Amino acid sequence: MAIPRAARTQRRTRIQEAKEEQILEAALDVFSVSGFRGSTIDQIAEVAGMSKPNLLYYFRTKEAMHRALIDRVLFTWLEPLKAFDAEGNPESEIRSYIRRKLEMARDFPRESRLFANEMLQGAPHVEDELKGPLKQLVDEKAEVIRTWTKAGKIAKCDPYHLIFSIWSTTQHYADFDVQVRAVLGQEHAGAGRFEDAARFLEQLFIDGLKVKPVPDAS
Amino acid sequence: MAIPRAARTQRRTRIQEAKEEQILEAALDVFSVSGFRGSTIDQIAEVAGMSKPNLLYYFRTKEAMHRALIDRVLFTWLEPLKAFDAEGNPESEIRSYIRRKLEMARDFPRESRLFANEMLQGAPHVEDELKGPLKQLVDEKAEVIRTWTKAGKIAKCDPYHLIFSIWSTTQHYADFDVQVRAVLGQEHAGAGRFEDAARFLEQLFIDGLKVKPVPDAS
DNA sequence: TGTAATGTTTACCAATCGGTCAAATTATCA
DNA sequence: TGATAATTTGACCGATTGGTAAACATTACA
Repeated sequence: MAIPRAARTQRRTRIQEAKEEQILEAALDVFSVSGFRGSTIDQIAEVAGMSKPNLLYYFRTKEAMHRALIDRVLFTWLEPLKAFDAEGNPESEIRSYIRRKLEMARDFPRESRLFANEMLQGAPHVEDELKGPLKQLVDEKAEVIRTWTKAGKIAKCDPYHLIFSIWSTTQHYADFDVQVRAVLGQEHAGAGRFEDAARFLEQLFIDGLKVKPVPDAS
Repeated sequence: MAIPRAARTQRRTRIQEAKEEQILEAALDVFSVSGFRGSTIDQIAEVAGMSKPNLLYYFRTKEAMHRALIDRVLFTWLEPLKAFDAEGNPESEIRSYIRRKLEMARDFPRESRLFANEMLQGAPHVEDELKGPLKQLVDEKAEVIRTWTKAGKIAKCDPYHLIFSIWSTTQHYADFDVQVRAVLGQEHAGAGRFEDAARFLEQLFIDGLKVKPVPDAS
């Protein structure tokens, strides 16, 4: 008799790992486009090339699939921000953060859309992670930025809104990809649009955060 | 006998107008959170306080509701960009554009989310509008910005990505509201967050677009 | 007032939804 | 090999989906 997945022993066989991978890959395809409510197990099953009951053998509910997917993606998604180094040069730190986030928007657009969908729906499945680990990480990095401003290395600014603006501008190229392509038109919507975006955003954030000459310095 | 809505004469009674308004208001509530696929007519009917067949008397299908909603919202949504004036002062034009977009994110977050949902799903219902009227409007305003850069009024930059970045940063406060609130925490997530955002974004874009001193001017 | 058009609702439909079950198939290994 | 456990599937369930039909209620107006 088949053992329900949740009660299984901790050790997972290769085939289990492969199948779960296969399912989550398909689930990412579907959830990232239609959101949780708009996605169906049948859709995921078809993309995964498996029967619906077979999916439900590995993940007992649709929510379990979504949850597993979010958990896995959340970790890697926050990696770039963790790399933010207090000891580094602010300018190059910000520059490389923008670069990395843009690369992720280019290489992992589905992951970006998965989160965007979740946020739009009010984050019913990840609100705890937002208020917990995410807030903690951002608080920490905001403090780093604040030391930079206090040391006069970058212009005085709200560190939280700085982070928000980097998030939004970079993820925009994943989440609003259709719009970006449509507006740029066929001639400029090629692969080069990420390079163009990188150039613009680096200029914007680097120059926008340069310390301004004080009217009266003495 | 009831006449199907599509075949009705052009003149709409007050009650028709009121009911359609009431339905679209409810539809905005639902579609903006769950997207097209994730929303149900029953949900909209409940929010609107009407029976499902009654909704379908005014809009024959779920798609008709969505389409009517998009059409109505799209117009007002693009208003701020239209106000972009070539004759005006670039700095104040950009500043007030950011202000207006932020006000819209604050006052009409559902409209913002409705579009965001549509974009995430690949804009299956509005792709024509994107490639047509939207692209045309952005092209026009990009040309305005280009004249500013050529006149040396603002730093040289890609006008399209400038517009994208203003869109993304401002709409972020509507679309990712949950995340913003969670990260800011209870103490800073009050109504003041829009003022903080405005201050930061104005600084970022104004300073980031200031003409830089050329190393060798002569 | 009467009557025809407009508006609303109850009951219902076929299709699809998330999920279960038991039988069938395949892998594991003594 | 055989037997046991793991995996896969077709058939199916009740609930929900988008949408319809027709009876009923209300309004507009001559």
